[in-house]
Amino acid sequence: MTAKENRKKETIRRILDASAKIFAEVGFEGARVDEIAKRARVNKAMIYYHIGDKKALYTEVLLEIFGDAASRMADNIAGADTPLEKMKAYLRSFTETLLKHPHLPPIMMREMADGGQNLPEVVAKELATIVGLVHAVVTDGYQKGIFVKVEPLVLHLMVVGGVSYFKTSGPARRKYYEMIGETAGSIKDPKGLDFKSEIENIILRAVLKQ
Amino acid sequence: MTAKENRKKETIRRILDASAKIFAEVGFEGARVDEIAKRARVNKAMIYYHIGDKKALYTEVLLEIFGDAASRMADNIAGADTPLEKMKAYLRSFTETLLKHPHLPPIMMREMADGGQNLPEVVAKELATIVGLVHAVVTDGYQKGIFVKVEPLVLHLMVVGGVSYFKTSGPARRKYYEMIGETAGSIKDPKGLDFKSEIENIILRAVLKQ
Amino acid sequence: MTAKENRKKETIRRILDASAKIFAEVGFEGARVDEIAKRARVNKAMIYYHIGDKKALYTEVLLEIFGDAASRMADNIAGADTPLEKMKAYLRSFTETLLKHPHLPPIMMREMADGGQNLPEVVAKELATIVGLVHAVVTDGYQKGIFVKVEPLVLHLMVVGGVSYFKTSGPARRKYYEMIGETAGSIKDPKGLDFKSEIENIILRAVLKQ
Amino acid sequence: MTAKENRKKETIRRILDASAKIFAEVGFEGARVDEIAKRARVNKAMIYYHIGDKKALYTEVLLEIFGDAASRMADNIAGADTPLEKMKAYLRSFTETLLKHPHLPPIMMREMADGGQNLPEVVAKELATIVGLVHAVVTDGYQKGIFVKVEPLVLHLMVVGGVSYFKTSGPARRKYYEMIGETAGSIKDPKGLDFKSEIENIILRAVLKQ
DNA sequence: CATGAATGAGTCTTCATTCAT
DNA sequence: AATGAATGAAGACTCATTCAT
Repeated sequence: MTAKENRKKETIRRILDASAKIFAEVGFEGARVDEIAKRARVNKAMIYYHIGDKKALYTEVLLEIFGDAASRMADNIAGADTPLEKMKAYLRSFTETLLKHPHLPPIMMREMADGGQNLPEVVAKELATIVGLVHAVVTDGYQKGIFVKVEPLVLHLMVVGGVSYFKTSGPARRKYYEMIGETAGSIKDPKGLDFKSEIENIILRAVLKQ
Repeated sequence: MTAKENRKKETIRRILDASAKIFAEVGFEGARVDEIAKRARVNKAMIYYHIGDKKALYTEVLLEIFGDAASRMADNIAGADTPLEKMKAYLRSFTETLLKHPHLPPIMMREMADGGQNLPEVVAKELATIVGLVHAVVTDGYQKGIFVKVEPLVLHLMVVGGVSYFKTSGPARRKYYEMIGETAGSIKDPKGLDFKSEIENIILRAVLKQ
Repeated sequence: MTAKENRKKETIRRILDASAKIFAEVGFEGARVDEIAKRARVNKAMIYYHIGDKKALYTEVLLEIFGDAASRMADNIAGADTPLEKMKAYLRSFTETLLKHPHLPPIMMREMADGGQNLPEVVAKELATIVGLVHAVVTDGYQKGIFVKVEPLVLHLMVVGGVSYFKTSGPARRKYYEMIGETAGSIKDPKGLDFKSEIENIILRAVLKQ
Repeated sequence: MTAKENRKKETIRRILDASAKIFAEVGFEGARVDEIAKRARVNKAMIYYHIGDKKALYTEVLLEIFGDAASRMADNIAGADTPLEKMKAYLRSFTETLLKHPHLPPIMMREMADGGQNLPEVVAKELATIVGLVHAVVTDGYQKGIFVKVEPLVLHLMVVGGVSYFKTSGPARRKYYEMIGETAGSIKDPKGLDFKSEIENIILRAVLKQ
């Protein structure tokens, strides 16, 4: 029995992993159910049996990926004392999530580009909650006289946007220097670039009073 | 003759406009040639006659949209005297372009999500040139002792990302409060939010020394 | 399992049969995949699933039809003792093949008319082998002082050509007398015409010494 | 006026020449009206204006090509005295026609393969007349005790077929030795092969008594 | 649960033909 | 006569989804 259940879980795992990857690579419209089945080493009909149609599959992937992002972030923020630490916690927590789910940026970008039509409610709430968290951090810091007044939504979108573009623009940038030759300079990933701390520095400088 | 040429130009215009809109809405894979023809009020075969296949059409749209973005931006920056003014010129020029081409953000987001496979070389160069411009502005300001040291690529990606997400997240945000009710608060477009100056403030604060 | 396999085989069989017929009737360009599917009483997508695109289908048909023509002919010739018998064996074997595959003549004619662009290598070899066989038979007979010197390629092409035109010209000839009335005489298939022995007589008379 | 008429004639000439070539190369179904117009350096609509639709164009080409083949052949045969000379006249006249119209063999082959559906009546008559001529020659020779009894239709089809295959099989044969290497031997056009006299020899040997 | 075959509704693309000028 | 744009009806090929075993 347990063996059977394991097998089932394993099948579903493989399906979801393959789907996430493919949806990240080519988007919902570009994804082919056949290809997903093939990469998951699973019979195509099994996808329908275990999960449902292509859209259900996509939803499942979104749920998995976004999952409890907000609550983890909330925990991290709650664990910090000062506004500065809270802001850092937010930034790191966010980046961690993206590191753990490399498929997240392209999927979210396409989701936004689509107008979020396919965002399951749960995920939408998750995203909204995150903005709420940022809002709380920013407001707290402002009231304590540590932060300047900043629109949290804008700040957050710059962070999400910056990370998303950074994570996804790699191929395009690489393609560019292949096109152009080595001296491409500024566009190339600057050596040893620590994106995480760069973004942290920028945001903190923008937010901290004085 | 001129009548004929006019008709031709108009046909092509209608095709490109409809295409840009649809590609922006649903992406390359999601776009239907039939739908493009329909919305352009043009016989489908005319698309192939005047422009070529779907991919050629997409390329044409990209070229039109990205067109001379970099050179316009370069002009604007060159017209400014101080590093501060140059930075402002960059930020404004960029935002203007996006205002003029509302289709640009979703298209670029999807293009990045795709790994830039379909970016025509010209467009890739355009994008790279823009990063180069930012690099020049940042370096200049730093050498003149006005800016702190900032990685230009990161700064630019935060700007692009911020604008992109802001421009595209509208529906998702709206969907969210419909879901949740009016009190959604922070996620809602804060009243009278002037995104342009918000982002400018954040970037300038992050970049200016002291 | 076997039931499934049977069903599969039968589907493929129906596809190939219908294809051969249609390709013979209207040629590759004239053939419609829809029509093939319809006549094969098979869902169109099954053609792509089991065999591939139209060209692959065509190749498959050629392979089936030409198959092992040469080796069968070689066997028949090898089984004969004298040059005369060998020549007869060639002629009969050839005609048999055409009788078994009524689709062969039109397909080969069109293939030649096309410059053999689509001849799969295997088939080209098959055809060449046959010419080789004729060459051997003719040379053998000549060296044994039984045949006159004859160019084997020409002889073979007259046989192939004669049979091809005979097999395919039926409708045109019939059409002609319908047009003209019964007294058409010579063009009509002369009553009781035994084409096989007619051609054999002509060739043997042309080849045998004295 | 005459200048205008010349221009018209020239246009029609170019159309028909291009058509003949293309129909010969790729057949009726494979031919593209655009391509014909392009090769004829003529506006596509002019084809419809001067000649008519694709089928009319094809018919026109057939008429031109087959034209008065029979009557020329009849003249040539009438000019010969003995049955032997008449037979030679037939064979030569036939080959001449094919030399003059290199497009004839592939077109006729495809026409036969199609079941002669598109043969205009005039052309059908022309072809029938030719068989009639052969019939007359053979019968005459037989009655004069010079020829053996031979079925004229078969004889003719072997001639037509031999010439057709010889004329069209060039590419396929060449393709074959490229595939196989130089030693291809018998399939290769035997050096200095004089196809015309080879075929003449074969037929005469087959037909002449003793 | 698992498999491979089957289905039907698209989706892109081509092409003969016609129209307006 | 001549031109280039326009049209509509196919035609090849794909793909999400379902079925039978």
